[in-house]
Amino acid sequence: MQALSYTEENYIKGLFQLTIEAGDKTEAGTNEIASHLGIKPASVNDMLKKLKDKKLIQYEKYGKSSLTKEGKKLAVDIVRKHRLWETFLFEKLAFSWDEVHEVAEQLEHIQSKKLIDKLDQFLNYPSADPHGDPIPNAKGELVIEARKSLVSEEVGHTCKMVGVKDNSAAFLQYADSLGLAINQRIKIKSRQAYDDLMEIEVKGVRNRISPKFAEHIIVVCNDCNKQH
Amino acid sequence: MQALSYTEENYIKGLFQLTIEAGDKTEAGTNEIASHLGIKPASVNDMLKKLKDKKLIQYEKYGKSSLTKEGKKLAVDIVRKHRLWETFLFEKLAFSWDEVHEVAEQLEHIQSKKLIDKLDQFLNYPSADPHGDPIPNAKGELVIEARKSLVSEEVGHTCKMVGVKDNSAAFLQYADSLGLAINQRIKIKSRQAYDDLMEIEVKGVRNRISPKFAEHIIVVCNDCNKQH
DNA sequence: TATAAATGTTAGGCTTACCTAACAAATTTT
DNA sequence: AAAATTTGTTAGGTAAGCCTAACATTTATA
Repeated sequence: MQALSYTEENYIKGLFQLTIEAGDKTEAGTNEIASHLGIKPASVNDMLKKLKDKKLIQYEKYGKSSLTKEGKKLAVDIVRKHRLWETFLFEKLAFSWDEVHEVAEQLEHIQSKKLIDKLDQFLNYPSADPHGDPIPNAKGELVIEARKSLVSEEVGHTCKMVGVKDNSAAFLQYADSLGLAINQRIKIKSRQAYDDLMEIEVKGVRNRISPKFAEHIIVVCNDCNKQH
Repeated sequence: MQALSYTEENYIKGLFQLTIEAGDKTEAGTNEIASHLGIKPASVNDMLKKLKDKKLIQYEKYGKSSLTKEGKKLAVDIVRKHRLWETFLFEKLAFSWDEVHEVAEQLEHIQSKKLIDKLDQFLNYPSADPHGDPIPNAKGELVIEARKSLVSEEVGHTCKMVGVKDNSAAFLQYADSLGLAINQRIKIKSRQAYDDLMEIEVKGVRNRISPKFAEHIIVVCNDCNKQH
């Protein structure tokens, strides 16, 4: 299996994002892919045929497209590279949370298995990138994100908010004032044994929250599934 | 000044290597550039016209080519990136001396000033890459390499061998047995105050040498000119 | 179900960066 | 200085990836 071009990699990654990663569907239309990548549908059409010939996607004329097993493997590998680089930029080079993506878009295309494996080791096999998105391991496995309440999260772990259990305005406004939102990354800094207050860090800002409040925040945590 | 394409960068870098860096001439011919880059002369010709239009090189029909001030600036910047990445791979990711080049060839094209400046900082502003070649600073200045005898080198510094003062077979065989050769990188590990014996590291192997021997090894040292 | 709207495809063009083959100029060699 | 060799250029072609404009198909709506 010969290496993909920079462009082919972007198509494969885009299709992955629109299907498997979005979670809600398994295939994507030509126009949808086009607008996702910022390319005209006619150009996408050409590429879909090419990727079909390479057996990386399933595609029939006037139909929707989905990744084959092979295509998915390649896509996961690109996502792995992207997220490892984001983690490197954030943790080692002190890039801010919102600056990492753009540079990682370029770095994800560097071809060197050894580089990525060494980088993974250097970063101590991280389970999530700075946005809280999970990093596939070297075998291409994406650890399943188990939902749990923030209140049961361990000190030191970083989790990602995926929902709430309380929809009252009071609760939501409180959450908002702490910087909490869907997909927001939360780091548990400490837990006071006396009254169970948790100290959390959100976008670099620390706050202490009650177990009653934490109980109603639903999170997923990759640190909990860490392999290393 | 808009960014160059991956290919344009390689031409500019190649011309830099053939002229300024080789040191012995200021311009290069079309065929010479072609064989250096592994591209046919006809293709090189096309690109030379293009780079001339962009005012990055000086070129006249049937003449030789050289970098303009602008072109040189860009070339130095690419060399800087290449060598910083090599240093990163070698020092942080434990790549071996001979593996770094290939990967750095890809990494040198990543476009992000911030990335390079942060990387430079992360590596503590190194003055030379793992091959002992000097790394231009953020201003694009290449520190001049002053020749001196190995015996006068400071502990902790890394220098590069550029010549000898003794051409006897006995001396040369001794040098060879220590792994010393032209362009070989030498790190000074310690100096014994009692008898002035120096401990040096060459290709990971340590040896102690006499001042009499060290006196006859000529080196250049970038650490001696370090700005930071 | 007929029509309108949305979606997808084809044909033909463009640019970049490469190629080969033929030709032109400059440099060496005799 | 003429011939041979090396070096450099031009013309025309190819592949990847993009585009627009026109056309075909599918889906939604009246």
